[in-house]
Amino acid sequence: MKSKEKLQAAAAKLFIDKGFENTTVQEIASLAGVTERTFFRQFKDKSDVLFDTNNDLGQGVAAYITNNFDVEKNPLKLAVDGFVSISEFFDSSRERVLSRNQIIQSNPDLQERELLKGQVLITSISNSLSAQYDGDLSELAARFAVEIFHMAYIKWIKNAEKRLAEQLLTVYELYENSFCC
Amino acid sequence: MKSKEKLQAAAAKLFIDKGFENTTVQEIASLAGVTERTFFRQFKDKSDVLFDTNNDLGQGVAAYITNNFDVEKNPLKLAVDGFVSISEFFDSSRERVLSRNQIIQSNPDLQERELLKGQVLITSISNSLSAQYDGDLSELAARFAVEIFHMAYIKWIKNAEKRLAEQLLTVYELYENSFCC
DNA sequence: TTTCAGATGTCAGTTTGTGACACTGTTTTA
DNA sequence: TAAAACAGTGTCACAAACTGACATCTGAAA
Repeated sequence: MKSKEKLQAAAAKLFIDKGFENTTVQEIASLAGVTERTFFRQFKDKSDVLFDTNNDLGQGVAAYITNNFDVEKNPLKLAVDGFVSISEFFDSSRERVLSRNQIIQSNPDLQERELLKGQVLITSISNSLSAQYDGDLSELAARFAVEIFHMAYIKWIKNAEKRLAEQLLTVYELYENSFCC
Repeated sequence: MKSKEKLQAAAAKLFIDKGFENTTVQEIASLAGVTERTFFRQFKDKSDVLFDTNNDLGQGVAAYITNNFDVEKNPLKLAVDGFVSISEFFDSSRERVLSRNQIIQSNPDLQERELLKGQVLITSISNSLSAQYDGDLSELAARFAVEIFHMAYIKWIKNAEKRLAEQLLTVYELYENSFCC
């Protein structure tokens, strides 16, 4: 086990046990059996340990978009379907997602960082759409799609009964039926 | 001049002169003629000095929404018009907005914080809409409106020729003509 | 085995941010 | 008016987050 993974595991445990703000980098490092200094070599700062994932979401959605392009579909629907295509991941690791979410919601700094991921998401999706559509249109569709995902994600967090894909479609239909002309 | 204002002025000057990361709270405080400790009593952290505004935007847009409710209009259009109603402020202080924007773009932490303001905006707008519309619909409209504003804002930053109101309507029309059904 | 690159430790230092308490001036109230 | 409450600030001591420089280790290639 590499020290990076050990640090992530240690951080996850401590953050859940005592909260993000109440655990020091010192503690994380020593639980992982390394030095504080090596923590900061692996992660750019304390919160970074929670945000390591290299935009898997964005790549997944982007891949779906480039593989399933369909002139008939509007770009927003295409992007939302992209989210649906990766939604199974969330359902299959609900526990982990929930506890991570709980940590993030407990701290404003972490919420900010989480939002930054939204921006990265927008960029990935916008780029993949712009292979087929106008640039501005792609960006707008990407932004709206991410917002639909956000809303669906929040609903999914709060309601254990429905799958994320269902929530995504529910929100999309709300859009279609309401102010879509 | 209260110490809070002195600190803000000092910070603005130093951030522009030497960049955000290269200026210490120490420097800001002594330029303002107060102690570091006083700085932290006025602002919760170093970046807070840039984000003092108490959600004026949100209140402005919300006010427009509650005063101009119109059953005929869809909530998204209403919210976008709300942004149009306060857009003159941006045009009239373009210089200040631009230099502030430059500081923020130079530092990832500040960008994150800026995004958090977007969330606050969503909440204000969503709340004011939900006096007339369904809750989920209001939230979705608020989210989309803020994204339209973001896009228009970026265009406005890049292009000195057009007013913000024009950019807002351009983006809204892009939406209407493209994937609005 | 030797060598060499990459990961880690060590240490000293800067910066951010906080708690506790004392001091000053202003406003309220007895 | 005198006393008491209060708000803003300074001072000091300190924890915690981060960084740079350099030493040391370790594992794999030559």
